[in-house]
Amino acid sequence: MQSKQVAGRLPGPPSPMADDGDASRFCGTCAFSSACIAEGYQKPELAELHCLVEHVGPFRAGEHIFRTGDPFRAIFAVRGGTVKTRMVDKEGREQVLGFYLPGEVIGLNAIYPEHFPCDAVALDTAYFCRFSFPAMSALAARMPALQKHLFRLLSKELGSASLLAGDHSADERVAAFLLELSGRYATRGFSATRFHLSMSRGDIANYLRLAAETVSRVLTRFRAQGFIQIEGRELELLDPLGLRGLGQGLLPQ
Amino acid sequence: MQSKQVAGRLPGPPSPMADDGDASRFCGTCAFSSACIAEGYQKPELAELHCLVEHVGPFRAGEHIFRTGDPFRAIFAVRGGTVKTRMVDKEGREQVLGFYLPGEVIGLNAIYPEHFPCDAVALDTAYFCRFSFPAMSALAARMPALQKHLFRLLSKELGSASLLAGDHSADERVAAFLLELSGRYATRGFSATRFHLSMSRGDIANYLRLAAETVSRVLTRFRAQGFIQIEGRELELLDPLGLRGLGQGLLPQ
DNA sequence: GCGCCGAATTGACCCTGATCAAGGCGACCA
DNA sequence: TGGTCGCCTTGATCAGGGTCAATTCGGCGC
Repeated sequence: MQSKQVAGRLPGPPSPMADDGDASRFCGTCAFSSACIAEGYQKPELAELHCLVEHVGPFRAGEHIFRTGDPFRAIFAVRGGTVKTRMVDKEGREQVLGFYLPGEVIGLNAIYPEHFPCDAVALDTAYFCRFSFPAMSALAARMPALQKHLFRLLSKELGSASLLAGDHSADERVAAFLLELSGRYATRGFSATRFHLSMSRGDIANYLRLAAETVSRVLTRFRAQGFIQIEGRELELLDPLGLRGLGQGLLPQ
Repeated sequence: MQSKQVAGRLPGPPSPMADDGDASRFCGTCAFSSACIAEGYQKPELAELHCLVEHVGPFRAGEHIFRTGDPFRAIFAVRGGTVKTRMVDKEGREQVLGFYLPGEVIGLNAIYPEHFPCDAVALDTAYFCRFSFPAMSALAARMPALQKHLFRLLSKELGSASLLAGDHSADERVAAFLLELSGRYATRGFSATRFHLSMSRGDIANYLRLAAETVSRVLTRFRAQGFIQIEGRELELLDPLGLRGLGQGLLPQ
């Protein structure tokens, strides 16, 4: 949790942490810097981006990063740890909207209502970069690449929202969920085949709109069928292609 | 379909059409001009916005506005008529992602992948304003209000995507669907209690992840219970509050 | 060590909504 | 006028997954 990590697989520690960054290099896995660097922006622009960022955390498991109704002032990039977003209806039932890994951004759905429409809760010890949104918008007007990056971020999340839209069997849902997590870890440079599930079975079930018992049963069956190895929350994908066969139609490409 | 219509209820014709606009006033219900005017932009800026817009249509029911895989170059504001977006998986099964009414915008989910990830199909005779997206991005960098408006549009759609996320009963889904349509018609100045369903029962069912038979049964029951009056695709909400009671937890606020 | 508590697993039963099937209604057309 | 085709409705049956309940597991504090 303390040392810098570059792309590549993680041999040991299950809790990935994004590069901590420094004044000039910024966070290596930061959701924004990469886009800017790629576009050839130089120190002055990056410095401006760096000005409006604020490192916050740690948040302990169960702590809120923001709550439903809080006025929207900033978006948060996950620097380390995992977050779930959720809505709680007036009957007190929870609905998990998503899970966010290091390098991913939360709070985008608050731009329009100008208040957070959901809670964000840390699932383990979590750290963030906090970006003032008004400042970021202003900077985006002067940095086309940043504006483009924001548009892309928003559009990307639109796409993933429709992922869960289909009506699919419990097997398909769980398989697609595991593969999607795998892909997102891989994108950030972590192992695609071995990772830790930071969320409980109940959270997974809630997110997939299944009962916790069903998730448990499906995972047990997947293990029996040789698709995965799972012990508690430690997961290994033994046969990603087999899983992909199950999740067909739910995943893109 | 030929005359201009202002806010207020529709006595007769079931197919609402947004204000046609002219060179200086732009489309009255246009998804963008209102934001700009409200922010005090003057003719020159509006003229620029007007330059990058192109009126397209009519599209007949069943015709495609864009198809999955088409390169992304523009977004479309519905000027008149109704559209559904849908994905078709490799087994040929259709998944309806959403319905779009006059004043609403389609294509935002294509920004990130740079290709349209879904089809857009006209449900009745439909007209659009086509906005070149590169041109619009460039203009947004010089017009903060336009940039903000785009951010808000994207964020708003994120919110509505999570609306369907919950697992709810068939009754809740159908009730929430009718109320949501009602609210969107009301926002655009049409009647909130009487409107025409441009989409088939099958499309509604697919969107709500139910069987067409279930939708039919629920609507029949809602009529028997006095919540609605429905004949074919002509709908009247007799007891919106009663429906809201059913849709509780699914709808915001 | 013991005991507690929440998470996870496993089993038994049941309900909602899907599926299959038949029939009605309206639009369109020759 | 009759015929065809799609869409919608209604009925009968069935199964996937929810619910309830009991048990086990693992972590933590004392």
